[in-house]
Amino acid sequence: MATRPREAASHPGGEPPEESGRISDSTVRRLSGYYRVLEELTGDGKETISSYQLAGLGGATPAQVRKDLSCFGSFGKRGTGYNVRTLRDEIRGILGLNRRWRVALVGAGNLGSALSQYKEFRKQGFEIVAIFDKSRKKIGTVWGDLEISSVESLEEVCRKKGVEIGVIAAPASASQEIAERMVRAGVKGILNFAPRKLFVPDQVVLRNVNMAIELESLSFALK
Amino acid sequence: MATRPREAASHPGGEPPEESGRISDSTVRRLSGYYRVLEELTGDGKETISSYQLAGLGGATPAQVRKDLSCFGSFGKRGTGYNVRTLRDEIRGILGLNRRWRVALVGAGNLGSALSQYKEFRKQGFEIVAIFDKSRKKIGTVWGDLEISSVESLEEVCRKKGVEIGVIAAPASASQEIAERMVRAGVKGILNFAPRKLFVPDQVVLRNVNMAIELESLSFALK
DNA sequence: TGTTGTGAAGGCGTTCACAGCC
DNA sequence: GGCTGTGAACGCCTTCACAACA
Repeated sequence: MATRPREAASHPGGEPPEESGRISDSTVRRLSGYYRVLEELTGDGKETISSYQLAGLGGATPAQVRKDLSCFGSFGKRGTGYNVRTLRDEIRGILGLNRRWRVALVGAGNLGSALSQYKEFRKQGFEIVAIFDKSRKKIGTVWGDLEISSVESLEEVCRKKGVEIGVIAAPASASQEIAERMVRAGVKGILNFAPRKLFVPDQVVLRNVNMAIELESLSFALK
Repeated sequence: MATRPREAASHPGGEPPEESGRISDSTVRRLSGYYRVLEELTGDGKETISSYQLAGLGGATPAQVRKDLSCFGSFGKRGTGYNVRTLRDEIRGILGLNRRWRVALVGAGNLGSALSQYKEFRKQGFEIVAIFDKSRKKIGTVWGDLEISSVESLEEVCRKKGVEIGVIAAPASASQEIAERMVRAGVKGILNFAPRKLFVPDQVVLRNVNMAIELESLSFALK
């Protein structure tokens, strides 16, 4: 009963040809893949790309590429394809990557350490502005230019710093309580690395990165 | 330790009603979730559970729970529900978690370090038996009880140690080449943490853990 | 000619609803 | 009465196929 399908966020004055119907999760995830391909191609100086080429590089089909993009507008030229740089910028806008997101990281263990040093993170506009942990030994120590705070102060600090996204890199046993603290702190989205199903109010967006599931599905397929 | 070669555990008497049609990926992923819930409940000493309760804890619907399980047999008792311990063991078998998997980790950076220290990994039967890196500075150093090898020796070492699963925790730019080395080394499954689409032969199973996609889909939903 | 954008068809997974059993 | 197991209905996503257009 908890995490049921979400309400569509109605678009009042929205962008010109944007967001007609509801966008499927698969479409968004593929856009993310196209975006990465296009970023690389702009670096290589490529000018235009067809749906066939983009599909080949992104592991999709040409029809799917065109369908995905058509949800948001008409970015291509018939007979030619898409302009690499323009399309990249369009998708960046669609994904909401042309702005900064203030992120709080909870859990200063091995995974938290890896995340806090992950350069790509900040490059895409996700800026870690607070780190929390439960352990007395870690609270007060400095990672990069941030001092690790007590998880007890999560609500206060997140509100003060205007945190919008929370990342949970703590043990599963603590994850639900952390999520609830984040919700109370006004966080709008949560990225959960703990291998446990979390329950949050409908207006809070939740995404999971669950290595255990992937490993187990790998194991299943190999059996 | 079970140093059993790549012999498929042939089912002599075989389970009665197993694996009829093809199992969807979503089903396997949900099974993985049920499994984690059941593991915890056995710890709590719970005896039986209904599809309604399991659905509530696992973020699914009762009908889905029953459908998922029915792909593999009839594990419940009408009027009562499922025996927690029995169901857990059944799912463990289905997912292939009642055996050891020999794993090679490539990339001894922050993420690789976090993975190599992740206890849950080994607990589910995934044993890291080799670690590789490209950097001269890291090759030869010791992590836990494993010495980091040169990625140049990947094929040789993986074959010698009978590695079945490869984990890629290296930069995206190196990921495709590493995947190809793994394929040449006879690895049967690959878990890829690099944010790039990999291309491998059909007989090699590939799963991805892509934090970038999750973050970007989060960003999209919040926009 | 080459490629996009899109309605229509098809395939697949989820949900429903109820028969079958405890 | 309660709950499972499952065929059938439903709805969504993918694929097809072609008109529109540079």
